[in-house]
Amino acid sequence: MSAEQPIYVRVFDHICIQVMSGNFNEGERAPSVRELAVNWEINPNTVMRAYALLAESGVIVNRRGVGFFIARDAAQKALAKQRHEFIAADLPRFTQKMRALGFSFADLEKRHLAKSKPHKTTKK
Amino acid sequence: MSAEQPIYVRVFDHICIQVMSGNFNEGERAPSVRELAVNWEINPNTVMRAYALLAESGVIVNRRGVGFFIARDAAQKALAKQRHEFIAADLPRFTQKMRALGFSFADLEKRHLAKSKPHKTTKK
DNA sequence: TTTAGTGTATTATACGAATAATACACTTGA
DNA sequence: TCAAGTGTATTATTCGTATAATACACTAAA
Repeated sequence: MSAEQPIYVRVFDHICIQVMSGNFNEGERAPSVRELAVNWEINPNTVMRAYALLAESGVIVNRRGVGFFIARDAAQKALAKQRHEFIAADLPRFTQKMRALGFSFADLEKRHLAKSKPHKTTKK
Repeated sequence: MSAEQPIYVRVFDHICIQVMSGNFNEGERAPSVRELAVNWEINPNTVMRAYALLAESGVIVNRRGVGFFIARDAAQKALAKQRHEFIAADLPRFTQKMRALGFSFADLEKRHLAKSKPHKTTKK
């Protein structure tokens, strides 16, 4: 029952997916913190950690004492936030290392294509 | 006196740089574990951790009870190992996330260029 | 064969991240 | 106004990683 990613990240992703695939729509309530905690057999605080991220991303909105609700344009917001963070955080780190090792984006793309499309010389 | 990276990684990088810049040459002794530990004011085990990585990468070679020595083609090996790991580990993770967020390598390159070469519209 | 150098194994400590236990506080409707 | 729902704050536990303390073991040369 262990996992690659922390539980709160999985909860975050789970909700994002629900929103992006249209299972949860603008204005609807999100599952309550406690409900989700019971279903996933985890602590409410762990759910809260995910919900805090989701709220920060503008995907859900809180109404004190009532619950969380799916925000306006939640899907776009979720995507926009994640894209922004990717560009601001992941990309520079990756690029720096890439250059230090003498690769270019073009090199990497070639390698990537080569892997996904093995050609004739790859025989057993 | 804190730092971004763990000490053992910094030691690893330090030695790699020495080797790649030709300050340490094939067959020469590497600084002894204890000597380095004293100079850096750290524990011998922390140096060992770096040296274990270096040995695994084929940059240095151990002679029991005697010390570590710069390996044959150490510079190339160091680079080759790091490039290989980058391709095998960093690249797939990065690529997967990139695609999930709807970016291509070409997109990223554009963004990167845009950042490093700001044009006229960027005024104060 | 002893000594001074070397690396190495074992065990302990420090610290941060993830998660949980538990108690608290807000909102709404009967 | 109180009960049953909601989120939230505080504190504790667990666990892995980095690092250190310390004792052990190999090698070479005097």
